Amino acid sequence: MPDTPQTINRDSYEPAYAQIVRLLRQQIASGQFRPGNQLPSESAICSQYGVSPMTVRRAVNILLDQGLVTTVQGRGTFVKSLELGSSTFALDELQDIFRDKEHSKVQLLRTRIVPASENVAHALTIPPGARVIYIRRLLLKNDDPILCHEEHLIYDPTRPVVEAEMDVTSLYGLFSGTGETGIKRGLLVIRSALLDEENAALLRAKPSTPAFCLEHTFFDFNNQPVSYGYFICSSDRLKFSARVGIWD
Amino acid sequence: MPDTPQTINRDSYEPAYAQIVRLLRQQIASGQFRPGNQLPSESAICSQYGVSPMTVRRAVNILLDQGLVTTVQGRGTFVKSLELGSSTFALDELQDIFRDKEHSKVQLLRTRIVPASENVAHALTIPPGARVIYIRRLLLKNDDPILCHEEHLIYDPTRPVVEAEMDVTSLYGLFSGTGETGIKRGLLVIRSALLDEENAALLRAKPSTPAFCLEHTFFDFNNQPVSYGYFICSSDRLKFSARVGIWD
DNA sequence: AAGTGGTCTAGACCACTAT
DNA sequence: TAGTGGTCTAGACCACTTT
Repeated sequence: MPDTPQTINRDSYEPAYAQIVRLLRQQIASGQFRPGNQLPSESAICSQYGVSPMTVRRAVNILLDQGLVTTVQGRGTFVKSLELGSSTFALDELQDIFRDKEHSKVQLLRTRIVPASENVAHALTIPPGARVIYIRRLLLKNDDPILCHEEHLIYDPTRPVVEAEMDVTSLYGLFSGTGETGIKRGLLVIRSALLDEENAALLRAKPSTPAFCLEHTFFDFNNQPVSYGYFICSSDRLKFSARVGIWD
Repeated sequence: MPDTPQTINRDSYEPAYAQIVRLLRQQIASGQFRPGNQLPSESAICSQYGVSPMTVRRAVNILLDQGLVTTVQGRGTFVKSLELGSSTFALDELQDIFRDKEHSKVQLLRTRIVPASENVAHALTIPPGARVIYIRRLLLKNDDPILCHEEHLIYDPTRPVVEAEMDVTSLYGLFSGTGETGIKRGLLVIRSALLDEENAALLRAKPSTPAFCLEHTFFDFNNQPVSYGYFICSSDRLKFSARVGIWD
């Protein structure tokens, strides 16, 4: 097919820079610009579409962020080839569950004050045996158990985050970013594991089923760890996927 | 401590927009702006730092991309609270292994033409029993087996990608984005699994050890699947982690 | 009406690379 | 020297929200 010269629609709700991103993406996706190829220079794109340099710059910066191109000062902009190592996995599925409050439910199984185990104490940087709040939750979707959650919280009645965390709904807040959690940052680690007897029973699965263990540590604005725990779910209930390269 | 009024260093190698990003980040990280708080208006930031609107705009856009703030037209810019659901997991560890060519080695265990199984045929959208190229690799780090790889390639001698893929080194290219793979996009799925006898032996681990199975499908620029397979590694050899929120 | 974010211009100047 | 990307200006105009 011939090159259909494409232009910017100034009346569109889609801003000029976004239109340029889209057009360049399409040309890369279609193979018109192949990996390694040099894109037209920014000034060329300016005159081609009749926009100012800043607008083109912005578009190129977006392609750069998206990992589709690399830029070399003094040389030009080049199409990158697919890079497996830079792929990222999102918690889409988990997020969907938490977002869909209609069909999901958090069940509080247990909440107690307990002495911290070695592991927990280390994660929370407190002395072993110090008291922590232990919470056990079960997340259900359509009354079907999906996810176990086990959490250990710093025990400090003066800290408001504790009350907020105890609230069953705070889990939703953590996932959706709503709610005032007072948490500055978190570390998540995915491990592969086997369901133990207890979790298997809760999730109505066979023991020793392959499972994901999503360990988490959360820190407050004083950089103190305030929560350590893990989500556990059977492997066939959840998978992590990533798309890499150009998906139109 | 008192507010130390911070200014832009025009002589720095760090561009003005990046300095503004850094300064705003610091103020958010320190709790000076808390989640939910409104940031100073862009025009206020302009006059505070003595820069033009476009420069501030760019800085705010970066904070937006980083998920630290939200903007509402007509209202202002606000600090977001931590959102667990938007965390992404990177293959850093895997990438490190592939990047460090000095200490890592790809061993070709087997390469044959075989009829496609049901699964493979489905993934490659070819008829079951059609011939595919089957490749089995082992990735070693310091002569220590880390990763098994099993791959099925469309058998088409006219397609150059096949030759490239057969090359042992092409795996490095895929991860690092170097090399001309002719691949447009890929889909990756992480599953939790148990090591079977064969893989356990290769990885010198006990059978039924928890493991990650990283399934992949790659598509060429005609949107045809050309490769389907999986990486397998024992869980204690590799973990996926994500940082969410503000890590200084 | 006043204040906010969002887009865009038409240049300028700089740093770097190639020839 | 000519061409490339990278930063930045000093405004303009628009869309939106609040008062």
